[in-house]
Amino acid sequence: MGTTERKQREFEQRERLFLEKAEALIRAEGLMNLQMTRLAESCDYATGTLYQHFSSKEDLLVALAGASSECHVGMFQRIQAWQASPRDRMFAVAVCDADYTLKNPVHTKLVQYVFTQAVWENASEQRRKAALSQCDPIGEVVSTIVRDAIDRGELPATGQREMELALGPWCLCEGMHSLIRTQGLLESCGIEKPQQLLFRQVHIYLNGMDWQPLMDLNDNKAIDRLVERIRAEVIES
Amino acid sequence: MGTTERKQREFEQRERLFLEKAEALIRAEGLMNLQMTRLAESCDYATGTLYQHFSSKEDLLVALAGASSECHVGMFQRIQAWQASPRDRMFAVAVCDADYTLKNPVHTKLVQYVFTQAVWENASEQRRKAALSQCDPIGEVVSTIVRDAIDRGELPATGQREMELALGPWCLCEGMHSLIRTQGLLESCGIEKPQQLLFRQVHIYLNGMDWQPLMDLNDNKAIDRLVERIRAEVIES
DNA sequence: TCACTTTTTGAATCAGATTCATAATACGCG
DNA sequence: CGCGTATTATGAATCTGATTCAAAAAGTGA
Repeated sequence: MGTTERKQREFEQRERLFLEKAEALIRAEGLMNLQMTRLAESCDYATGTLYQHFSSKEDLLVALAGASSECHVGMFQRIQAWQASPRDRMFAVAVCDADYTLKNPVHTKLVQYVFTQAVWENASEQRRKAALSQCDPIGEVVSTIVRDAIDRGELPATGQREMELALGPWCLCEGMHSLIRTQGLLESCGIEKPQQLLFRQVHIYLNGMDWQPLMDLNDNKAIDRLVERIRAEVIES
Repeated sequence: MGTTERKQREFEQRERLFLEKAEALIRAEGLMNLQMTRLAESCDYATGTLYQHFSSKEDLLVALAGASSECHVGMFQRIQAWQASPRDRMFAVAVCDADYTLKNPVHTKLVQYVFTQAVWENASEQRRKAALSQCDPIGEVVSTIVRDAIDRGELPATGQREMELALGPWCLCEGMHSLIRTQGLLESCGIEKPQQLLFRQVHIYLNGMDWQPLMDLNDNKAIDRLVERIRAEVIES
């Protein structure tokens, strides 16, 4: 029946409106100042209508985090198309991720907050699944890189799955971002330029995996050059 | 004047009471169900009294996170006393951290929540500084290990500071824990036994740093044995 | 047009953090 | 002691903001 489909479409469109407006409000007034009533009002709907879409505020935030990962995902997919060795592409994942984090502080902060057990648990099962599956393409990209490397004989096949092999750099990125976000922590440890350190760490790790061609860690410029190249060829293209 | 000191002591004792009771309440009813009024009541004090200690609920949580890191810190200090090579001791840091995380889910969840920008920003400056400095001893332990390794010629001196060199394993641990906490994430990536993977990753990283003696990554049993040894000699001693 | 279903509405409810006027207590002094 | 002053504790009242739900509106089909 056509009517039902139209309704469905309108419902989805309204949901998108809510999410867009929510992001705008967060951007303008901060994550903690988002109010359900005000969000509904500023979309010219009643509070109750908002609750027909999202079972709770947490549910809305999870949906928002999922939706705004889309551009994040897009960046990873550009790595797939990039003409470079698997090792360089794997490194590019870290560079893109760091770049994205730097350029999208609002999204980053939101994701951190949403993945807090406290928030995560208060969202609907459905919403959580959706948010996770929105990240699947990233896993795809990474798995492909690892497979390529093994196929070319540049990475020893240890019998582990692709994602297991890619997990190390992922943990490094995630861990570093998590430390960076903790205001005052790295400063109090006397650590500057954490991002540069992260890039170095990824190379240390890839070397440790014996992922060819190895990077000469004494040649600091080499890493910088590679980062620049990735910025030029993948990020700003 | 003696009176002032006694008052001071009593004040501190009451603060400890609040924190202990808060932890008990969280343990019993969950982090999100902690209520300031109920906490005050269950300590036989008025709500206002509680607010003489903590400027906000967030402030209380940060204080709690800081206080409960004490046993965490204790574990690290036992590593310092452990008779083993710097490399093994560095690895022990990861093992102890993972073990602690596993055994203290309440504390782990609390720390994650507290370090959320949203919470962190709402605590008083003072409280945040205190919480950070309660972790300083951990940095001390780790720095010492790195220094020992360099002094013995087992780790190439690259001119970086100790903490910068130790940051990699730290990021790995932090990142992995953060991924583990995200319910359903690793499952949806088909990753099992993340802890075992983490230990492997730390060795990969230390090998990548060229930290002697290198670990043979094909010998899976070797890592397991070392983990067992650390559990026996450091954790359960 | 009417009876019935679905959706929207937003004021009312509810939860819980925070405040603050008042009461209680402690302190210093004659 | 007793009294005036200063400090601290109290908890009911306030305030913020999420969530609900009875009533109104809109949609649907005959």
